[in-house]
Amino acid sequence: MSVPYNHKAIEQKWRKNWEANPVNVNDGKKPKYYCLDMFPYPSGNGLHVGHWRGYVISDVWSRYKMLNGYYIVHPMGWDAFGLPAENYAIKMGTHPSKSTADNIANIKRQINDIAAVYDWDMEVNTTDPDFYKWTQWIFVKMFKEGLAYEKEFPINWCPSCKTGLANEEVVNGKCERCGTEVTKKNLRQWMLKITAYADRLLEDLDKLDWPDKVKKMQSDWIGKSHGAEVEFPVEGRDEKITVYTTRPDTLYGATFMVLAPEHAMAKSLATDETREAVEQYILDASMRSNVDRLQGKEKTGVFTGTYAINPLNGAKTPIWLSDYVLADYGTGAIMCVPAHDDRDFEFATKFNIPIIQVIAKDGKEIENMTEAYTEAAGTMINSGEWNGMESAVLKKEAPEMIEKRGLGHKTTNYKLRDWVFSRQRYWGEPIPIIHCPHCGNVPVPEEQLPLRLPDVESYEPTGTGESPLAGIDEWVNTTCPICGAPAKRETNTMPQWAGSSWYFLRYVDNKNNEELVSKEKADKYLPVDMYIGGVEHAVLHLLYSRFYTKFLHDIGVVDFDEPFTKLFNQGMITGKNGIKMSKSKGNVVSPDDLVRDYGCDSLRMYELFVGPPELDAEWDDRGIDGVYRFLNRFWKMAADSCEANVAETKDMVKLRHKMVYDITQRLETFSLNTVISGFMEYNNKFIDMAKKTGGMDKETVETFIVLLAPFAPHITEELWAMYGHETSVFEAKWPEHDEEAMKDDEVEIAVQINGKTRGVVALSADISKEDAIAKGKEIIADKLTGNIVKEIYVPGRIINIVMK
RNA sequence: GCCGGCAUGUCGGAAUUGGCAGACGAGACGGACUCAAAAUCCGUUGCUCGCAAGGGCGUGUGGGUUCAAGUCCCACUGCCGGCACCA
Repeated sequence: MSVPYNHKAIEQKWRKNWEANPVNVNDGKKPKYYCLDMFPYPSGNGLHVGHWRGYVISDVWSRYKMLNGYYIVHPMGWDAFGLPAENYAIKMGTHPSKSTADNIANIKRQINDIAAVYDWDMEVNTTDPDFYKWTQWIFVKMFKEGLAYEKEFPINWCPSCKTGLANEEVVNGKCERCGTEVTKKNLRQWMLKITAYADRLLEDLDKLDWPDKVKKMQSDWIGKSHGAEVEFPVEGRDEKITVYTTRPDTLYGATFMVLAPEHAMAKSLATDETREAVEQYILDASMRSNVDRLQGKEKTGVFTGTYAINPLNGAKTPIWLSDYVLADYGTGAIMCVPAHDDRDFEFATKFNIPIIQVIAKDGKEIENMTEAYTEAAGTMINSGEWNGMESAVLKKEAPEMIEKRGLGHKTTNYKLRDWVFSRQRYWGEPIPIIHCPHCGNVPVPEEQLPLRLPDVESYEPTGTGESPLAGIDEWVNTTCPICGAPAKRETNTMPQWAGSSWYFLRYVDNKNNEELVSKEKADKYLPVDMYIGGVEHAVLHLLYSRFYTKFLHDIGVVDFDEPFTKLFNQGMITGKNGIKMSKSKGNVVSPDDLVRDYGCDSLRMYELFVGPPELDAEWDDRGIDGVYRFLNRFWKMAADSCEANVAETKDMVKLRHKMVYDITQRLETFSLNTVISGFMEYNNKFIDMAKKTGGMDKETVETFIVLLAPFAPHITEELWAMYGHETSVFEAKWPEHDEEAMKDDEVEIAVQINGKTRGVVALSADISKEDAIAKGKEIIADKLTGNIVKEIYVPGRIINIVMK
């Protein structure tokens, strides 16, 4: 009788063993495979079973690649700057550097419970001066290339976090971090010109093996549109207003024009009669928050008293101001075609502006229009020389026609805005810029980096729009690196995304003091082959990282221009009823107790068994018993078979090859939950077979052990040793299947009448159609009572007799 | 409002991409072992009619294509996610 499975003893033993003899060895000959996790920020709450899932997925994948002969680059680090870490420190009344270090220690202990093959020699921490030296270096390079610039304008401001935010950090008008309603605040900001990369960020999506969903979110976020800028002369003045439109085909239907209240000409368009109302409207608009401004409220507006001339037909179109037009998109001014745009229709109806239909719907003009006809499908009407054309064709051709006539030009626009890059907070990388009264903005010389974050007592946000750093005179006051005159340091810090935009490059050369990453190591180990993490960063971290990588490519730091070749988004683990795990909800499941009671191997497998890895899953503790029972049964089967030492039979060999084929295929398609159910199913078959034979043969059990190793590394190492191996199971090779060996002599085939199964017949694989049908009919002879119309035989699949 | 995704037993989910729906697991029920319980092992478990043999129904709803539909097409309903006055 074999010894029962003792997870505690086995896991302790192998943990020690691996520490002494690492299994992932870089011998310089093996090809590399870079499998990366999105690094965590060291939260005070530690890890819950949801975090585990992502790390288990990446570790299983890494170990699978290892067994396929790769050296795995599989690092881990800490995204420790930024709001979450700082807010936690404020709450706990500690200094962020202290609480961050404590949290890292705790999470590192928890991560080690996963028994992943992380290479801790590669560890990075974004708050380490040796790391953020390079975060600052990248900023200086961007500044020198004209991609980092200063600008004062009304930015998104979170009153609770007391800092400015990037567009990407505003979700439904609320702060991505704390959910507070975002307001506008006029602030001097550092900006990164991500828009300069808009086209490449859009086009290169094609190169990526990423989930379609994420690619689509990025392409929607970049929001490229094609259209034309058209110039409308202002009546009675020597001025023109340029509008942007994607529907130049509807130009004859433009019955009014609207400018954003922030438009440069807004005030000057007012006449003596309208001046008061116009100025009041502009003032009111500046006071309204984002949320107010969009939340589906009724449109407001004011007539300036001035008219523009439609350049095509000379029609007088009244110029209005309204806050439904955005100042920072296109030209901040639009031509309005109420017949063919919902918003313009609503506005025109409210203010009694004429509506002219220029595209026929179903071949005719609509009587009593109640809503806009927004399709670009139909024949042009009321459109002068364009009458009779198809609107879909005209839509494409109009920009060039307008350009030829000198009325404007063809152009494209993007929804993507430049990245608001400064934060009025303490816990971030200081922006390495010195403001000199004579030389302007001067970057800190590269050899003086890192510019260290000063250690201070009081680091709480001021809320005034000034960073807490501004209060430290001895830090702020410095001299200009160029002219030596007294100068002041920039006091804003970088956003939390700064370090995470490039950290994956640093792991492979984390101790290099001379370069961000050496050319040699970058060529050898980068880019990332597989990136695993949640979908919540689709337009944040993942877009920023692509931008950074393209920039670093352009200045010659790396040769590739996309950081992550393949991306996998794991689903979230939630509590009961799909409620997100959180301390306040009290539904957080900690992995610590489960590891103690069931072992690491069981929890690893259960994390995958809960459901398809890409979907969210509700956690249910009870289910872990299932995988625990499986491991016990597997242990017993393997240990008993080891003792029994029986010779292989044809059935065993067949089962072995089928198993290799099945498991490998499911792994390759990332169907990790069905890999686990496959293990269970094959284990049941092994146990049934062993009942008759006294055990399974050595090679077949060993094959099972290797297949299971990436999932349950401890138990498989122990059994591998039990089977007499002196080296790690991870030095084994991933088994291959033999097509011939797994073929069945006979296949069970369903016999149907009119698509309904009436019997099952065992047929040899190479039987002829006639014989197959004849045999099938024998089985169901008593039911063949009508006229046979058709007989269908799909080899290996089905026999269907069609009867009348 | 627009754009995606999903819908299968009591529950989590599977289905070789058009070929025996419900694998695997959880739960439940019955049995063996035990003084007893736990653990373990064996069995049953979509609904329904039937004593049984056997039959009917069944993948959100309604229609269609096909010898054959969870899978493809059309319409609809519900849930989830993204974007949200981007002209």
